[in-house]
Amino acid sequence: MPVTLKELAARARVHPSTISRVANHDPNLRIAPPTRQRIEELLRETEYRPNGVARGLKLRQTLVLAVVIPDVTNPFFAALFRGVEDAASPRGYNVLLCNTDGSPARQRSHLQSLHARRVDGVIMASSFLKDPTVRWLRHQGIPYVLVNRFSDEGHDPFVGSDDLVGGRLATEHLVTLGHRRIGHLAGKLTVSTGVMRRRGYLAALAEHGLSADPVLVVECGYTEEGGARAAERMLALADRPTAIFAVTDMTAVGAFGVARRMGLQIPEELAIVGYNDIPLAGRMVPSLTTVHVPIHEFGATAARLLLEQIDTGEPSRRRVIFNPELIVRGSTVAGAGNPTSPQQVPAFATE
Amino acid sequence: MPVTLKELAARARVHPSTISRVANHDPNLRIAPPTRQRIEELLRETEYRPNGVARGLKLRQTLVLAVVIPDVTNPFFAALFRGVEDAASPRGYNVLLCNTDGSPARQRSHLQSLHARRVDGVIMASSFLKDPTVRWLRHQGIPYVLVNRFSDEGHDPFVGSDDLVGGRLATEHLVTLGHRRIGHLAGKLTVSTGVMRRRGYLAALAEHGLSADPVLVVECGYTEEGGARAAERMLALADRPTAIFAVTDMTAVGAFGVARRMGLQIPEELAIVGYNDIPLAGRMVPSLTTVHVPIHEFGATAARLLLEQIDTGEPSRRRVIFNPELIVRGSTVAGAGNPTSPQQVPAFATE
DNA sequence: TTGCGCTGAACAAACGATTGTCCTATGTTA
DNA sequence: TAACATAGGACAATCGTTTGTTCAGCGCAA
Repeated sequence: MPVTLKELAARARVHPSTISRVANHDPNLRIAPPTRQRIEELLRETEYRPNGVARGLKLRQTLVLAVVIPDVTNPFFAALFRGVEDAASPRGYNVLLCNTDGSPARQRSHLQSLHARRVDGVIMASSFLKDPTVRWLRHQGIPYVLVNRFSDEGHDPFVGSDDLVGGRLATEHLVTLGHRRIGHLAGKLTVSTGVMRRRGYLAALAEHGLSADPVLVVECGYTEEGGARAAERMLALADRPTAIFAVTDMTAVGAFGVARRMGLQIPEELAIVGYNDIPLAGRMVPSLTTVHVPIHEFGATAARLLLEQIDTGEPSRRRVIFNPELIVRGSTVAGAGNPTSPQQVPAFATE
Repeated sequence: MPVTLKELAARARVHPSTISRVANHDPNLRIAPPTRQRIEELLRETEYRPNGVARGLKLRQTLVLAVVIPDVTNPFFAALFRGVEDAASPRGYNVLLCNTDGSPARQRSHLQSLHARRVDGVIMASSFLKDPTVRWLRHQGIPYVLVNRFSDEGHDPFVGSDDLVGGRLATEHLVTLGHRRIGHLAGKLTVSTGVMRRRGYLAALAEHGLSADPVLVVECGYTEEGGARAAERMLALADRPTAIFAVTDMTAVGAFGVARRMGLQIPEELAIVGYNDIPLAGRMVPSLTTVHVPIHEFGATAARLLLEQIDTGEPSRRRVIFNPELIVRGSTVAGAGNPTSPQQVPAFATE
């Protein structure tokens, strides 16, 4: 339905190639001024836009990126996506969003589809350690960047935070507050964030001469419900912890709910620390102490790394690691960082 | 880099068209069994997948849809998107996500880009009343469905809730609780949800013989911050309202924050009702009374309507309107629907 | 022997754009 | 006046598929 080069060529009584060159502002095009005017007029009046599909076929670039994440209804990934789009959109790219729900099968099927579509690059925040789909991406020569979670031995282009430091930061904070029995709602050992944050937790305990009790580390996945279930088990212990470090804010939220149901006062009877600092963290009551990472920046940086690879045509191995930062709020220190204090509001409004 | 028909043809010593027909399981293809085997073997071993771009050019369909929304970090739109993807993905579609931040300019530029890419259809949850971009979509013959917000005189395919009923429901609830001064954090008059929910609010007041005080209707947009600012103004009134109906949950959250800062007890000194029932609503403390709408279903239904148009090749005028449902929680009735009560949890976990 | 009907493929024309090369009038120079 | 530039475009191949049409060979019947 939209106008094509051929039609315009017929109307302007020139060859399609001439129209194409005028439309693309070919710098070394020699053309008679009247002809150029005639064509430009035509282009304007018909609002000609080259067919992106045909263009993609010829030029071998689609101007489409894809973001592969577990679930966009998780605020962390929503913010991440915005970062990607905000960085890619000004460069003329559109962005596909693929939710995997953490299923390797869905992930693989999405990637196959993306490859068939010839997307120019993929940003993946859904990878496992030793992820075959990552290897596959590399093998297919598809430009990609991993975000938040890394894979393999760290040989992929990556954007994220130093999860070991972050885990240690969170745990040290609890130790400093005097807690001696500190539980960990842990991520999966198949995911880098799970491994590293757990390692940070263990390191902090060791450094402060605390022994790590295995029953205080419960794997919980990354959902609110998983966090709730794990917290239930942990808080049912006779010798239950006085503090919990949760691998993400969402799992911390799950623990919050359980503590509330059990009638435990936060932070007096149970202190909780999350990770990521999603907007919700600041709105909990009490507000959630957490490890802040620049989520939007993760996405934007990943997009830049990806575009850089696409521009140069060379795969990259650059890794951008942000320093995590502890944000102390009411879930560990009574009265701290309450949403009551106005100066805290902008911090979340900017997300 | 990936294998093409031509290459396969050379290897199998047949014409590319033959490979194509075998790969596509052409039902009325007559072929010698050994030849077929040879080709199928080759297809398998090379993992041949047709180039989607070339296919798109030839077949005039890209198997790509686009979702245009204000902002995916708003949980409402994130859930909406999941609905779309969950319905479209099994049919082989991938989905582009475009955030407009409510800017008509960004919206227009996104749609132009989508058109140039020849996406098969557009789902738009970002339209205004009398939206030129909607007219443009129609004029270009691009299949589209509006979600949540409608445009024009209701002649577009649309999925949403009955906002007038919803607005009335919310307001009547407050009236029934005995409130006489009820404020409204109102949506914009350029957006259908703003108009209709406001109209529902006014209707409910009128039906119960309450006069509508103009100072109690403050426009606030759809962000948390807008809600906060509007609530500040409204609660600063000498004769301030005892209850507020907010046009969306996010604006209600803004009002929550303000009330908390002013030291107002919810619901005793100020009752608040939101709209949409995003997961956050059930997690507030106290939990937020709101008007529930099936967000995920909005997206899934919109996708189905869109695919239907694409399949038949005919523009549709179908409108699917869901009945909104009042969910009474702690922000209007002390102790009601607290997250403390376990039975409420699944309602949000399913989002 | 001629002709007909099948089978099993090859041929070729699109889809719409991009881009290196070639062609034809002019006008210029020797 | 013949040779030669140069300007101004036309030509054509190509990207990878899809699909209507054609075609060669073979078996069989008249």
